[in-house]
Amino acid sequence: MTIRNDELAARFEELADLLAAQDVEYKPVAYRRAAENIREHPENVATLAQEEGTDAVERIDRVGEAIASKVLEYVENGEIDELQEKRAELPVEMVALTSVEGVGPKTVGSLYEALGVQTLDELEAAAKNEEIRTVSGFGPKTESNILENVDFARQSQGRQLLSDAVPIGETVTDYLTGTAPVERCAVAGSLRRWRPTIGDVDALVASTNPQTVVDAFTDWPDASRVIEAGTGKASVRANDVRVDLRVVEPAEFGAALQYFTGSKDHNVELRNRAIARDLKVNEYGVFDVSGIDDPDAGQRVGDRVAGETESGVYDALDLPPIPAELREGRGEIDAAAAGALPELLTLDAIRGDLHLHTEWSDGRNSIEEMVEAATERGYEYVCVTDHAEGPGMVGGVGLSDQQLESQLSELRAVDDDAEIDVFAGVEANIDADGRLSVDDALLERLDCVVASPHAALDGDGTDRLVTAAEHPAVDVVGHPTGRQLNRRSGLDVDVTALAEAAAKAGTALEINANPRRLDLRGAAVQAAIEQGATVTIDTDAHRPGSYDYVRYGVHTARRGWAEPSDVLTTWPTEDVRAFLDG
DNA sequence: GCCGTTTTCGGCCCGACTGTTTTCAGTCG
Repeated sequence: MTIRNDELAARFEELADLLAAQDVEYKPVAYRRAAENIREHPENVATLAQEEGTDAVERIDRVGEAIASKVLEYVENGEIDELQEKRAELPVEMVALTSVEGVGPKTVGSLYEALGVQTLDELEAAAKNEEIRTVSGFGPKTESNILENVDFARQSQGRQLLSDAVPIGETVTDYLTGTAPVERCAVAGSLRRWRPTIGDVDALVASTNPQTVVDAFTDWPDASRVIEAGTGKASVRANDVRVDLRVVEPAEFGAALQYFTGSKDHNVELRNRAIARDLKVNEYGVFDVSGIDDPDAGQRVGDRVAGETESGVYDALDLPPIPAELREGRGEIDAAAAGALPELLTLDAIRGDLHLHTEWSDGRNSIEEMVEAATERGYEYVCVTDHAEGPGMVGGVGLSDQQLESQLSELRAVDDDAEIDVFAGVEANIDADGRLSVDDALLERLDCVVASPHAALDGDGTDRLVTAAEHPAVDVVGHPTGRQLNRRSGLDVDVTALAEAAAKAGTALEINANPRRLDLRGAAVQAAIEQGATVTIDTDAHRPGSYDYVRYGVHTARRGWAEPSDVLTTWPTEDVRAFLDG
């Protein structure tokens, strides 16, 4: 059983919090940064440690000797000594407690010292019994806030899906634009970067009358509770999502948009680049601080050289504008400086869809209806890929070889009448050993075979996916990890190895655009493209409306630095046909 | 604990809001 990167990252984050609770300086942030990079690393870090040793682990940014050896320790012993010691010193449910709004590691430390609070239930009880207010540094207000937020922490497990947050972002920006004195309004944060899951929605407004905007925001009918409200900043809860508003001067909008879009790693790198140039970047602008004795004396020290537009901020640092999806601290600033940013694909480049379902399996509509809807969207082709029977299919879903034969005949007939090209395909199931449950001779007669894992979705899946990718009849590996966001983490996959095999075999790796999946994710797409693999953006639509998911796939591809030529579904139909035949 | 446009030691991004401790710490982004 492989140890997932998530799991390793969680251990180091816990250690970071335990150290922070004990007032240790700098180490907590070092552990958190390392944890973040371990989580995002495209290969399995535990396997890396086991097979190539700590040197290989140290090549991960922000991971040094000490953390690399702790990785190995965890892989070998299942525990980290230092973490065990810290847990013994501060035996609390750190993750659960710090998930309460307003409660951080220091608060956890103080409440444990004073009241012995270890769990969420004990925290709630201490608040109810008015014990928290007796602790130095805490008062009745803090106590009632904790009480109010404990419930929310229990309910809101994890983050919101991108597709849930996008409409909230659109609604709040429309509302503010329509009701308040707003000059410019945009969403920022992870939503603007199109991360698969969203912690909160960030709205940014340019206005000369911030108080009115804040008032309008706290009066927003969708807001169920006001978390905080100041003169230029406020937070509310809407549809169980935290929505943050920031109001800035119009002249500072670009700097603020850059700043609040993040990511944190990207911004830290950008600021360091600024310091090297005697500049200072903050949410108010870019300032020339050469010859200034104390650049930290205030927010707007020095001569402002940029701030009204976001591109101006980058320009002041000798950089071209960097698309928001790339701002994850994965080398985009170096690439920008070298003039080597990718020419990212856009939604209008998509010409078709190679993965969709009809009522033949678990879709809602007929073949004709799905083809008609694709035609209306302006697609040049679609490929119908209903489920084959096999491992992972339940409740009678999935076609036998005989049924696939019948569907093939019908698909040929529909193709003859349709305005667009209709490819005949199947979504076959990859079993635990990498085999498919459909007859090889039948697979060869289909235009496109999508092979996807639907069962045994834990542990390392690299070998079985490589086997499937190398199958001569397979054209696409569908939703390779099988993850479902906020539900299951799916297979552990060495994407580099899979992509290498896929590139050699002429098999495409799917970006499944269903917002519950977004599989492959951006970092994996980037790794796949580096190996020369072709990716394909498919919606896995089960009804016509789901074709709209394609935009989530496009933004995921952009997060993976994909150019149009990397993405099969942007190619002309003849080239797609040649790829599928090859 | 990590790292290098201050380069193997001495620093580590920056600011708003809240509550409480009357000058600031903690949290969050």
